[in-house]
Amino acid sequence: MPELPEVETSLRGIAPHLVGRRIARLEVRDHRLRWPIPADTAERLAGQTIAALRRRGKYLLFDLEQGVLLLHLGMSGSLRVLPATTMPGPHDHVDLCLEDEQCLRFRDPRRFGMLQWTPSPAEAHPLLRDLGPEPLGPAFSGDYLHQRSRGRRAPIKTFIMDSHVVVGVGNIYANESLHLARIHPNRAAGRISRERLDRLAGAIRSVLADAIAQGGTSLRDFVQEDGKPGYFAQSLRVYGRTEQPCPSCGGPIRQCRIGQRSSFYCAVCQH
DNA sequence: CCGGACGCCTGTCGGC
DNA sequence: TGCCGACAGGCGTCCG
Repeated sequence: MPELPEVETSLRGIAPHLVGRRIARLEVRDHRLRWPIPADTAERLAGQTIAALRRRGKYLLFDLEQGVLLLHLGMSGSLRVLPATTMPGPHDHVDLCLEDEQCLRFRDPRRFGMLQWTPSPAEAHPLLRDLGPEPLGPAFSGDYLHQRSRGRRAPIKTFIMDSHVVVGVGNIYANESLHLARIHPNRAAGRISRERLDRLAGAIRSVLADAIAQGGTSLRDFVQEDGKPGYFAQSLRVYGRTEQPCPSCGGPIRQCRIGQRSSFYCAVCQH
């Protein structure tokens, strides 16, 4: 579910409640996530002060006095800040309880998420080590995409959704960015000109920045830390809009499958 | 190395 | 109304 804008929205929402606070305890009601929560995680965290919160791709990083807590929301994860006494729901698997009796509650119905302590620097963790650049950072550009994509026959949509190429671009924002850049999602990545990849890099940055500004996209279960939805859904140009008119030309939005993921595009605008 | 398929889970929705 | 398959915002792994 959550792509970069939703993770960034979660980060901004929870940070004011967490940074500078001390962790009282970690309550794990279900450890069976994508990677099981290691048994010693709670004792690693207890008593530590949260120095800072960061994001790397779709991972949230909690900088502690000793080491870093990594959190990934998977497909269906969301975070809330609540009084620790609030009754947990069926999929509220973990509470990070603070000394002020507020807690960060992690809900994840599909259990594709991840929660793990790792020694510093977190960037050396196997799951973070080989990640591509941040799309909103200085290393990401049309030039970079051009250099990485030469000789690649995979569809451009699959290519930009590969976190080893660039982080944070999931199925919604890949579709949206390609429409904005007027590039067909099925075009071979290695056969797109430098000029058009400049346009794509700009489109990715612009779509992600807009989505962050609107608090992300809520399709079903994503909520911000205060329980409110994100409002980018009303800005979607193609995602989930099969047979509806293209916002640029009025032609029908087409749907197909690329790499086992639903893909949406305008056959008139995108080539 | 690359590209495509699969599996991990639960919930929801549409069709019959 | 009920059941059943398809599908859902991610991503590591495996295989050819």
